[in-house]
Amino acid sequence: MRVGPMGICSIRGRSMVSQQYVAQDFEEKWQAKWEEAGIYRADDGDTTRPKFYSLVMFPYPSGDLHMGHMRVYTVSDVISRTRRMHGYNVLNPMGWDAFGLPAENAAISRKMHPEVWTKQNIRFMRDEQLKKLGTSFDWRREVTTCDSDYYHWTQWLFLQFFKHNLAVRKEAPVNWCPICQTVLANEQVEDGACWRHPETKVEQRLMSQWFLKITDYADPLLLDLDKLQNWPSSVRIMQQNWIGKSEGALLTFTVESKPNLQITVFTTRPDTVFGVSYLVLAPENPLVAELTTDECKEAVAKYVDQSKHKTELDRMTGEKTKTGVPLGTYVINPFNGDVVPIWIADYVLMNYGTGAVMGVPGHDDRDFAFAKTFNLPIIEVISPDGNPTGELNEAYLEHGKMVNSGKFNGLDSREAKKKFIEHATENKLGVGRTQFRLRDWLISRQRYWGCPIPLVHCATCGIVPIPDEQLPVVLPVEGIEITGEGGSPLGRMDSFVKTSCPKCKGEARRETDTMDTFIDSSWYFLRYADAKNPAEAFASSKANYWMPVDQYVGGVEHAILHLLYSRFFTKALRDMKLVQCDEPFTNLLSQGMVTKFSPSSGRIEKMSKSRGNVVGTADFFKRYGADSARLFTLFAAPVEQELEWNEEGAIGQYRFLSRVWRFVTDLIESGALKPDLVGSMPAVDHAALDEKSKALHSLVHKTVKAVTLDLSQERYNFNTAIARCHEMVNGLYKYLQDCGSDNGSTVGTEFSEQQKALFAFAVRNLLLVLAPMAPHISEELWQQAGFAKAEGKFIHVTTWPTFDETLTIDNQIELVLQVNGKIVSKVSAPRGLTKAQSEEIAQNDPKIRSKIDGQTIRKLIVVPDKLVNVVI
RNA sequence: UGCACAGUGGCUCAACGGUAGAGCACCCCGCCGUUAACGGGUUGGUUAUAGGUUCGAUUCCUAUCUGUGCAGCCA
Repeated sequence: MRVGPMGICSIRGRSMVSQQYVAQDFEEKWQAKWEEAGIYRADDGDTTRPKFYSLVMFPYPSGDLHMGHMRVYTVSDVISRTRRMHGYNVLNPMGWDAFGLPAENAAISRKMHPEVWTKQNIRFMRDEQLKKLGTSFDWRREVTTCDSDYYHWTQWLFLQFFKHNLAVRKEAPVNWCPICQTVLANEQVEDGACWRHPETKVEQRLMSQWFLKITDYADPLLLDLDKLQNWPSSVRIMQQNWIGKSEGALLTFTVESKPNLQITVFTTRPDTVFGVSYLVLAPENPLVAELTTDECKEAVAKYVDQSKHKTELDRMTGEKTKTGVPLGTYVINPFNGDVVPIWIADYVLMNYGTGAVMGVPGHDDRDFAFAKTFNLPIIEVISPDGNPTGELNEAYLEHGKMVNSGKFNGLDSREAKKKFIEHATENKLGVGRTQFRLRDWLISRQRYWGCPIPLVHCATCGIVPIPDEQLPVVLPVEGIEITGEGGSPLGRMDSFVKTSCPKCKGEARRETDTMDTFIDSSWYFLRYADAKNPAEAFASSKANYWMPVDQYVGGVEHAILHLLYSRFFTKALRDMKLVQCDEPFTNLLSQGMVTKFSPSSGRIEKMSKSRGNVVGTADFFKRYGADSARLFTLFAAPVEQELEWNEEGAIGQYRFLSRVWRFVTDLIESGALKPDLVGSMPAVDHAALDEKSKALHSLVHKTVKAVTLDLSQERYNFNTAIARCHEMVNGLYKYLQDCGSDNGSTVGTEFSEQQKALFAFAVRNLLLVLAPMAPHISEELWQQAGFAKAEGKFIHVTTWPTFDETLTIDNQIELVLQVNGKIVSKVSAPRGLTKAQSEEIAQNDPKIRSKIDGQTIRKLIVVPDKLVNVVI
């Protein structure tokens, strides 16, 4: 049985009228009042306060957020609220990454239009979930990427890329399902088969597609990682690896039987060219047909066909044993005249380098494995000491001295690398070359629920952009048929496809591809700065005021693609003079995922619907309140780490808040704190307090200091911040006990005016430091205790409390006495002793004396106010 | 296989190279017209292992082991 919010409270053994902490009674009330008062609105261009742009990765509106999702919004909200209280003009916006495949799938399975499904999810997630968590978003700036007033500008930006030659059309392989007659995304390919037809193998097909030339920015994207010192190093390293810059050379080999035919390879190790014992081409390399002899034709054709049916994923994750076939032709090594065979093998990729590789088994693992499999010669050209070791049991990958390399023998291999490139350049055998692993960004999707690419194909004018004044190209809502089969739904819609050329007015066809949804999310942070602008994507003045984002919070799963694309967009837009900053996100926080025991697998796994281990928000909010949920997600683990959800721990935070609640309401109840008079209470006079009160007063200052530091951008130690609040509340209850209260309540105990002032001071500061993390209970108690009336403000726009540094330092310290680094004794001493005084205490300490036992002291090490180490 | 991060009381986490501490749980005492209870208190650690640097190492270095994440033959 639950005792109601207002009733005769006997459950605590005291017969008095008191309130129990029931979060539901007031959480929604405050959410409504905050919104009505507009306290979370950001002011464009305010120069009286410093700006702070706090951003959290916007969600895909999948329909239902669970507690796992809530972690990231809680973290970002605490950061925003803290900055607001520190006097910043905070921009904390939210929106929806609303285009994407799940909406189309819902359309297929539920016969529901993607837009209807999406809009309904957005409404639920916004009103029933995010708002009820107590987030402090400025909803006036809400953006939804599938709305035409947003994708209008996605299209406009695409055309800017097009006009600057950063959007180009190229042939590229796609996953093609012959039954559905459509292109599949990588995640729709399961075990090499279509997700809807497990019996049908997916084929690789070449199609003409749109790309953004992110490779044009490979170097700046790599170099500027150095500017992102406040990103997790793991993310920087992942991006660095993804961009994958390699310095090396292009070397040209001439085909023995066809002297006018040459094969160029890329290598990072031109120094090993004397060790080449074969050449390998990718199976797709166009030279293959020309270089295959009649005897080898059959075997080669078979091999090429096999690899066509392997998707790129298969080729990369497949077994490591090397396969391949010889073409029957040979090339001449331009450095030493050796004649070596040409092979094809699928470990060579067509879309990296030149699609051809020189095989150096002695100094490359993969080549070594290949040579072993097919009995090709292994030539040693580098040895650790300059003496050939003879037989190699594995590839030698280190640097060393050149051997078996003609006039280069004896050189250090690093030096040789330069010499080989020089030699190649002078003799026109090759050239130095920097290669990136990063590839251009394929943005074409043969899908309906995405942003249409605003171009037309005209028989006379070619590819023509839609003029600005005709944007947006609206995604048709009526008459669309989504079945998942037969290619792009837009392509089957004559009313969409048939149009006239903007240039010659002749007949033309619209482009029917839509854009990768990563494009929508590559600029949304700029739109927030000017979200409702009907005339342009964003006013540069507003973007330049808010950008860059001061704190971005999101999951590590976006460590590479989303963040890299956004960086690319920002740099490209900077070069188009649309923004000034060259990096969008100066600080990045990657929060860990939320896990929970999953009964189906018996393991602790990421919280997700499919695993059946989700904790819903509505149920939890109803029982314990949003504040308890927030506190638990902040407290249970450091923010970057994985967090295991457990109901007990969450309830623990509810108990903590109950303790806060009871303390404050009892204080009011007992008359020790009078809400009407709280504004005119005397300041706490530290000197006039007794020892226990002094300690409590210090505890308040220590807590404010600790929480201030823990919530700062340098730390973000939310878990320890909450632990400090726990400690302070424990201290308050302990103090009551010391004052003679036997039930942890101020009711029934007399207090002096000084003590009452101290309580008011303690409560005020506690509520303030708790406010960013537990916004509802802080506001409710702030109002109940009369602070709101006295100071005329909501707690969330009240200035963050300060602390007196001198009160956070104890006057009496414990001096640790060591002999040879081992603790022998601890003595209490006043703070601020001189070195000599400390040494004297140590030397006169009986325990130390007996330990020294007449031996000579070799050294005395003093750490002021901490310890003395006697070395004998 | 490579790269990254992490191994500290039962659990989750702290500790500028200087006393290994919190919170929760357990246990004990008290309160009670006990039932989302409440107040107080006591336990509890060779800091994964082995070396090294240092007056002094949880902290720095090296190696090993274990776990997690990311990558995936990028020449």
